[in-house]
Amino acid sequence: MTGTTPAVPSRSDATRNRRLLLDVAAKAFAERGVDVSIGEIAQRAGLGKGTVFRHFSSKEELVAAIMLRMFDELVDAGTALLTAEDPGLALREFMTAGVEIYVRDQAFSEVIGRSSVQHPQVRDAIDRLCDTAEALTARARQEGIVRPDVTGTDVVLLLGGIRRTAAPLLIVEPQAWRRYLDLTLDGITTHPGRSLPHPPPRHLPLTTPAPDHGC
Amino acid sequence: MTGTTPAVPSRSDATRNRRLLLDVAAKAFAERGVDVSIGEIAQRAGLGKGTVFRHFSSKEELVAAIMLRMFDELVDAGTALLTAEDPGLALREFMTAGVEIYVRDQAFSEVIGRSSVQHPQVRDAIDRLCDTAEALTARARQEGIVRPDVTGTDVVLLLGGIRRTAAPLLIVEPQAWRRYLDLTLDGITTHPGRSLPHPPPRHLPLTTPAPDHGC
DNA sequence: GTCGAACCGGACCGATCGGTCATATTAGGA
DNA sequence: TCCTAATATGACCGATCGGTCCGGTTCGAC
Repeated sequence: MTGTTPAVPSRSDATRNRRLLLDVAAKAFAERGVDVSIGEIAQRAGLGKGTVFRHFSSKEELVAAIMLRMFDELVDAGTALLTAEDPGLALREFMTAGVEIYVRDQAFSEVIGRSSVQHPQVRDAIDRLCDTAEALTARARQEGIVRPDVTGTDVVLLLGGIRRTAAPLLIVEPQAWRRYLDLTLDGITTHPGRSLPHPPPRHLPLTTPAPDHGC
Repeated sequence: MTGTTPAVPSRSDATRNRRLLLDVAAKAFAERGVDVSIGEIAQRAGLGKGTVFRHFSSKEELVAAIMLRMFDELVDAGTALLTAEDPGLALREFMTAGVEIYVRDQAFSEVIGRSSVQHPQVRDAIDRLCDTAEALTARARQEGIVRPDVTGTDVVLLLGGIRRTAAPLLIVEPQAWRRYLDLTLDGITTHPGRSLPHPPPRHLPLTTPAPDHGC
């Protein structure tokens, strides 16, 4: 299996350029999504296109490197919230942090919204994120705060849905997502006597190489 | 202002090919989204690429022609439901029909999810859809079934969110959207003493030619 | 200072896209 | 049947993309 990145560059200019590329690419992807071309990223970094492919064997590898940082950031935030006193508030803060990342970074939203994710490390990161969300949700479930049939995978999926719901408003109303986050939170809180029609998802099926239903 | 389509073709083969193109393109866009190339559509119709551009002055025009049919379909369904006895059930059926269209047709989901929509007729259709949704929502609001600060534009936006939430599951669980539709319906039902943080959207701001936050 | 390996840059490649145009074909009234 | 205007065609164009490659440059150990 090839496709790996030169682990750690040895020369000083190489390490400098690698960090520069990661920063510039992260900003570009956040602003305009994964469709930003490698050429533009190289240009914005003041480097040549070849240099980008020296540090990252493909565009997917560059995207993955950046996304992994953000996944870890969110997983860490969720893990920290596991020790909070109020499980309901902890879940709310986790979801707030999640939607904030989705709103801030368009590429992140696109990657996690894809029905098939090729890069194995990204798949693992998504699984870890679902596990963290499940741990937080389980606590809130035991307290009777959220419905008994809502899972952590539900929560992760809902983050993307909230972002998408607010998307057409974001240019004019950058905070509109808070409205739909609250609405969603009210939806997943306990509704006595009501159960959801479809069985809850356990894991995200990300291995399918089939046509992409994402958006 | 140019860009209009030859109103109605006069020759028999022209009208036949126009209908054929609309059918083939509708199917292709539904399956794989608006990124399907004109070349492939022409091929699947057994026609030349030039023929497509004879009937539709640009790809956007072809997409709009197909989307308008679907918008009207949904608006008609909503209008019919305005005379239903149970306003709550009517709203549920409207949203069910809406999400079903979003799930069935990937291109429809992409077009309405864009933050900026160029084609004026499509913009009008989206506005009409919001108006219909508002009429249905108003009835349910007056009955006290849905929260007082939920608007028709909210409802339209939520349709896209539900679809996006379920998107990664749809290949494996084609009916998973029903779960999140119910969850959303529970969210917009009356929650005594709770109000939403951000002011409700009145119209969809579709005129911004700025970068696209869609997805 | 010297030298080799690591690194950089940008011309270049093949594929794909939306869209155009000159030419060939055909429908259908006279 | 014939003639012409409407229609169909696909080679072609320019732009853009991810990715390659090789000649020139630079770092840094000695």
